[in-house]
Amino acid sequence: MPQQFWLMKSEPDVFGIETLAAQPAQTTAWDGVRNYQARNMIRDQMKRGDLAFFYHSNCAEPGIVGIVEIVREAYPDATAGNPTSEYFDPKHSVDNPRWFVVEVQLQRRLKQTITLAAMKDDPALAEMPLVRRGNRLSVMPVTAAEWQHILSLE
DNA sequence: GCCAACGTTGGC
DNA sequence: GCCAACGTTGGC
Repeated sequence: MPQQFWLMKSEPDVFGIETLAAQPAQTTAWDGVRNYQARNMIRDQMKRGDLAFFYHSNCAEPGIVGIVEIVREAYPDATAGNPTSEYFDPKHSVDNPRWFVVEVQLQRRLKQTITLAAMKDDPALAEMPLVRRGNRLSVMPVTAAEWQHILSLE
């Protein structure tokens, strides 16, 4: 399968790009996803070597702040089986896992944030779910053309 | 803080 | 299986 491109949202107050940069090997398990559409992409489609935009949501300046690489494909989300985790789900089990993670490694931070406002203003990006009203997907596919175009905005 | 949009839950 | 109620997301 050819390399694919993604966009992954994270709230900087919870886990921002600075937090990722501070992890060992600048790598983290992308845990806490509790939406089935996003889960299916994580579990079934994300492959090692794919690239993703790291997006800051729910903050003063929402937008893309970095690029990460998928370095490990899907495996069960440990937080779903941990009763002390805020992401605990009693319907998740080792025998029948419901939620999954991939591991991502920081490839680089962008020189400047590519803001949601800038992407909304760009006709070339009008088809992205990100700029659609009411979109709530925390993981979404990005086409190769969109990927290249967004990088040209940096 | 507001609120529109959306996903999930659960009664029937 | 429908759908109203509810909770969450996330921009503004």
